Amino acid sequence: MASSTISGEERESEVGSRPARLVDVARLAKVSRATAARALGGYGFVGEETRERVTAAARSLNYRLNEVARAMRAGKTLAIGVVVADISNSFFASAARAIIDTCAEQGYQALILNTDDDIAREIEAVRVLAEKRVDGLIVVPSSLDHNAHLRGIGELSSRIVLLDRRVADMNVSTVTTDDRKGARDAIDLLVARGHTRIGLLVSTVAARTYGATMPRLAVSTVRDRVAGAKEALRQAGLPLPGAWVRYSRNDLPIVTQAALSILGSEPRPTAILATCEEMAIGALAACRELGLVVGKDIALVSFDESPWSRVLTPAISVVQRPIYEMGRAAVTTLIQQIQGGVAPKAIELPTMLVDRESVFAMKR
Amino acid sequence: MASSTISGEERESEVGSRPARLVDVARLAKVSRATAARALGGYGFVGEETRERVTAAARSLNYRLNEVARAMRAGKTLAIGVVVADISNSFFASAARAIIDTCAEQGYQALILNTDDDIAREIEAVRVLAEKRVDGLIVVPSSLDHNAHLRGIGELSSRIVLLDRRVADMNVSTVTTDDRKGARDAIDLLVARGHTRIGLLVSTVAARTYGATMPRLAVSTVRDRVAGAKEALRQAGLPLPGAWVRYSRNDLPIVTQAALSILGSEPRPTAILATCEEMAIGALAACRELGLVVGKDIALVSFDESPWSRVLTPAISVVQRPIYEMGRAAVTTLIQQIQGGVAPKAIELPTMLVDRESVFAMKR
DNA sequence: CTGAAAGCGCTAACAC
DNA sequence: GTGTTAGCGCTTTCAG
Repeated sequence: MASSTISGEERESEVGSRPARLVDVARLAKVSRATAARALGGYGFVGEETRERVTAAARSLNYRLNEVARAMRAGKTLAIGVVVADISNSFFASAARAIIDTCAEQGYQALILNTDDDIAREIEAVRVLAEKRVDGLIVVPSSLDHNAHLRGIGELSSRIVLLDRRVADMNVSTVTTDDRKGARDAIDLLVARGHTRIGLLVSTVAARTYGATMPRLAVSTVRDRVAGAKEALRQAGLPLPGAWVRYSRNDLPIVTQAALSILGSEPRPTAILATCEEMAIGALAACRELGLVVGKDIALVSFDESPWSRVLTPAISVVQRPIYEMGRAAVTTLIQQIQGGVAPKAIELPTMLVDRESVFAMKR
Repeated sequence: MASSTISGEERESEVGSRPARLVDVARLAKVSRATAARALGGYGFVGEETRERVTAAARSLNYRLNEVARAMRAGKTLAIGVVVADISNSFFASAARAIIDTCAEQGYQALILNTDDDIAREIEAVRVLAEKRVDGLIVVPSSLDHNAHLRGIGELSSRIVLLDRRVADMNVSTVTTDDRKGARDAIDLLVARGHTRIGLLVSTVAARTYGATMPRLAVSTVRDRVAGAKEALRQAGLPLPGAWVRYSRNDLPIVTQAALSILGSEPRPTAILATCEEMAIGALAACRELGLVVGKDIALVSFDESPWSRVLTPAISVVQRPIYEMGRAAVTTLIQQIQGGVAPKAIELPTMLVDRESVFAMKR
């Protein structure tokens, strides 16, 4: 046998046998489990020479700490649960990126589940994560009111951070953005460019298809954006007829129909505020279909930046949100709460309007 | 009341606020832990009436199974580790969506880590997941050759599925797409439309910036796509000068530079094949900068569909890949391997060319 | 059908 | 400094 260059210690490790446990390391190093644990864990007092012997033994056995046993013993899993609508949606994907990385930095793990904004799946997800004994929860709640499942989970109920959306009547940490101001800024820009007929294309999962009135179960983010937009329109003395507002499910064909319905009204708006990337895409699709040129016939502002927004012709004006920071803040807040037992707090991050070519100036 | 003859381990249970354990349920139902476990777990033989008593007790105590203890005892965590480059990238986000959902359906959980295609982070991720004692691993390997970390993890080494990329000299399951054919199809389409000067914008994390030659560490997917493209060009009798090929890091400013460098060559290609969404965006950015109109001055085909591709003007032709199916296949294959101990297998899914407006016909 | 008891692998008192 | 030991909460033989 031409033994490999990887030294003989690989053979001694775990070929065929089960993975080495702490007791195996202890035996090989001729110390007790406690001493081995101390040496490896880097706590307590261990003689220098002993520590080296243990470390060597661990390496030679290819020893790996069993995190399950550690979690069981310690009563902490160093894992947090993340409950989002849909990880393939770019907002949640970016937030997840931040959450996963921040967790990893802090020695935590993220367990992610999707709900598609279905409250039943959300309840189930929370149940599963509670059984997994996660140390905390980051939740994007699908409902403003239906939050009993966030309360009845004992200790965990005080280790929750809500992301992007708030819920009613619950003392819980939240990380959101100033969506009201974001919407106001967007409208203000359109108004400043001379637009007087401005439509709203609003994403809401509470909607089955699309419609002209806000679903009763709309989440806080939607409410805030609509409120901000209406506020700005009112201040500008501009009307907002029902025909120019559509609340749509987050589904391209449906969004496109919703946008077509706005653009088919008489008189037609000259500008549209889309409350998320998918709404913007739907608006684009509708414009294509009607032969309307964005940036010339129709002005468009969208919430949330996408790599595509910048390179389209015309480039799309957007209300940027600090998504990565939101995810990061959610994790750090949560970990503070887990470790320090601090009180829940509400974090609201600013939005930023980026003006590009899709908002043209109306001739007066 | 709940006190009983149950051995001397009758400590001050202080059933105040701590979560109920199995023993609490057992006591309340006046049965042993074993019986309670059988009743709740739905296995073994339990009297009908006993079962009801246990279920009632569990509900009344708001009992939740402790998955950590179960995992420890069973030697299975029902968790799988997922190691991807970047969950915020739309390909990985979609794959993750499929993975998470399929896992959930099967009673598994996904632990996701990002590597940014950094081999050191990949090694660390695998280590952490091995310590967490995941039952299996789905990995998007960042390197073709460097895979020792996938071997030295005992039992886990035989419970790995590689996603989207293969590695050298390792008998491991893979789920990939027929990228070679995808690239061939794309080139064939361009050739059929009369394009004779076709450039390649190739994404590869092995590249620090961008360059004209393939980095030695390029992953299998990149190699396949380039090979397919070259094959098709050769068959068509078309040249591929170095000036028309750029291997670029997956980073918009750099991709843009790479695309500019292709488009700045003399003679300039009339068509570009972009090997992923980010490359397509970079190509678009470069065209914008040069005042070149896609679909008129420059034809573009990209790998991977995006919701934006369809609504751009012009709509972008793409090589679609069944991303959701890839993720799903990875999980089902992995779980088969975990549960059945079946041999590794290679799954290759087909790509599909979708012809849209970005590929115009050259006048001859 | 049900109960008693032996651990899974680790850590943290507490002893020496 | 180092060793002994008692569990964390659960499942699962093996008896009865």
